[in-house]
Amino acid sequence: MTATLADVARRAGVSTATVSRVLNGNYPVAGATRERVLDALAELDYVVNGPARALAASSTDVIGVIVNDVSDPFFGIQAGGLQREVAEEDLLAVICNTAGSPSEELKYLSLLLRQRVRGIVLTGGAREDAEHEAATAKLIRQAQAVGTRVVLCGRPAPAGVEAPCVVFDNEAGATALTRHVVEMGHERIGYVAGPRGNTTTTARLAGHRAALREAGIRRAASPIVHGDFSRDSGFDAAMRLSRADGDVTAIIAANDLMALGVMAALRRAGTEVPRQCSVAGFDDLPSASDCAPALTTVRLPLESGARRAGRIATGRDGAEDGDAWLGAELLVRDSVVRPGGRARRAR
Amino acid sequence: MTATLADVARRAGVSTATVSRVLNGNYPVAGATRERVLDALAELDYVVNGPARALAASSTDVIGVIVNDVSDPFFGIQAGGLQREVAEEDLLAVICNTAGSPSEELKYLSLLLRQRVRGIVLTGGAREDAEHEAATAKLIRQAQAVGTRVVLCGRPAPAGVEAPCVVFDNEAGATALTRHVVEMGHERIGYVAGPRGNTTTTARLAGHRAALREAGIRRAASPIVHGDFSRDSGFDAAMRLSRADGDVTAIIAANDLMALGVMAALRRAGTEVPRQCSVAGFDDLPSASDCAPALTTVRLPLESGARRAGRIATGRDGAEDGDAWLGAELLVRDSVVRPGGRARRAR
DNA sequence: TTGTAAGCGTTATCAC
DNA sequence: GTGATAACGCTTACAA
Repeated sequence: MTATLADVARRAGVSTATVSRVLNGNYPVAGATRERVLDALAELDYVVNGPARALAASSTDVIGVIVNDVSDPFFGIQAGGLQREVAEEDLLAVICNTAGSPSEELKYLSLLLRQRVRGIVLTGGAREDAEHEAATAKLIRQAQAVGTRVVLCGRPAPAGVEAPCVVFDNEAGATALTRHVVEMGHERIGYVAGPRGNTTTTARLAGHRAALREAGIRRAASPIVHGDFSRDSGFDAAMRLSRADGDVTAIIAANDLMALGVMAALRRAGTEVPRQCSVAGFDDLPSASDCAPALTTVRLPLESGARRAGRIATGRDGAEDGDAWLGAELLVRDSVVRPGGRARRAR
Repeated sequence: MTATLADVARRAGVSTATVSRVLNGNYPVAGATRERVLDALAELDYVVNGPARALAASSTDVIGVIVNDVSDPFFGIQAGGLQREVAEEDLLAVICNTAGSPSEELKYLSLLLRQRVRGIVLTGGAREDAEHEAATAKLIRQAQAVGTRVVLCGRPAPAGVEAPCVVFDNEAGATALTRHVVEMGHERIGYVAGPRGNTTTTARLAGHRAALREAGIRRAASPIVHGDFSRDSGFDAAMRLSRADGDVTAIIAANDLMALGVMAALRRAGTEVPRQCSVAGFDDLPSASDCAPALTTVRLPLESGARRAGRIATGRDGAEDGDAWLGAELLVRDSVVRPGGRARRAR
């Protein structure tokens, strides 16, 4: 077994209180005793017992992060940024994959709650469902009651909870993107939306529709199909879209992963991108610049947003200033050109 | 504050021991009392105090995972698989990014050690440095001494440590890949290796060299430069390679990320891939199939390997059967063609 | 089947 | 400055 505080105290000829003091440096200790304790600590290879400390001090060194799936870069980037941020305070990050399942989300929320983590960051869009929202709200309030800081990153706070939010401007980003496609001269534009009943899906779709409306594009000329934000669902969606009435000259996907799937499907079908069909995405994941043609998309400050959320969760940043809005930036690359046109530039 | 076991016990008119029993279901409890306890539990919204339980039972519900960087898909995929695996036992996964820094690795090792996590999985190549190896070994042994299961995934165990390893056959994979490039007729082949002093770099490089040797290719015709496994370092490496003596007709990168960087650099330089220069990668990340031309690479079973490691770390799988070797599979796609040749097939 | 009580290894409040 | 010592909330012999 490992040495305990008592072992160290005995060896150094002091009380456990003193050892605790030199360990935490929160109370004055005489230089000489301090040295002796330090020596004993080293000789015994003492390692603090985290759970014991957590119990006594009623606070842990852990932050919980709830994501859909870390292996999806959209979440991986956020998880990475958050981990790096909290690491600066020597805190640990536990990452939970919900696979988008509301019940998993609740399960992890309570698992984190039981661990008495210092803070919890919920990322990604939330399920738009009153019952689930209420259940989430209850757990969040319970967490807050035991002193856990809860932060929402990329989703609104459920009704009835007061919690800081880091919000990405999905709607404005989507409007800017669709507006760009329209300005390039497209009038028949397919849209691959995210899964139904998801706040992110809703926001991006709303932005898209706003741009269509302002351009006076008829609904019939702008078919919408739903995917689930995965690459494969984008592939399938593109197939459905091309079977739909009236060929579109551009397809906008609600995220880059689906856009990649769309491009693969078009390629497979022998449709040349962007000459015969333009494609656009959303998020600006690293692969968006490595695919060919490079993807026109919308950049979201995922890493810095997550870091911000992390700082709030650790208490480093105050949450009093209300929600943090982070802008989205249109990134014009090579995958969107004028209908029947050529690539914007050679690469 | 939250309700404690004592609160529940009082409410149900039983002792804390009984409540603990129904909670853990490890001792018989009469149906009637059981019901009363369950009711009390629900009425008070009781939530177990993880740290207290961990202290008393001296075991936590957490598994630690050490990676270079979760936002790198190579690690993100492993982290995701591992998290999903341990979730099946209702365990939490704490993810630590070391950014490849040995000192961070040691720091996290002891942070996890202090948390008394159930298991620790170390992923990715290890630093080949005697001093660091010894320090790691010491911490691992210390962890094992407190009952923490340590598993290595994608790296050998440090000298003097007895620990289960999940190993990817990097060397054989690299040999197969270079052999393929050679068989396509290339004789001047550039290689972008990983960072020096890393076990993965060494293994892949060894495999590459073995294939060159068996083909009788001179060292002068096969320049080697080092990157750090990041996309940008691949970009830089390609620039250095093209400035090197004697133009190569193919560039093999030690991982897909660097291969993507190489392709971007070649594109930028106006070199057409694969017609003027073939490119190959390693890992088979999702983006390898979405870039154009699709990348010829080597597939590593990252997800299943990580799950396997997770199962060993949780004690679900025994570790007695020695190291688990996972094969690497050559994936021939479109980025490698005969020198001066055309794409293997249209996509 | 249930209760009592002794830990588990810290932290923190008092005294001294 | 330093030492006792009482929490912290749970598990688990040991009794009953």
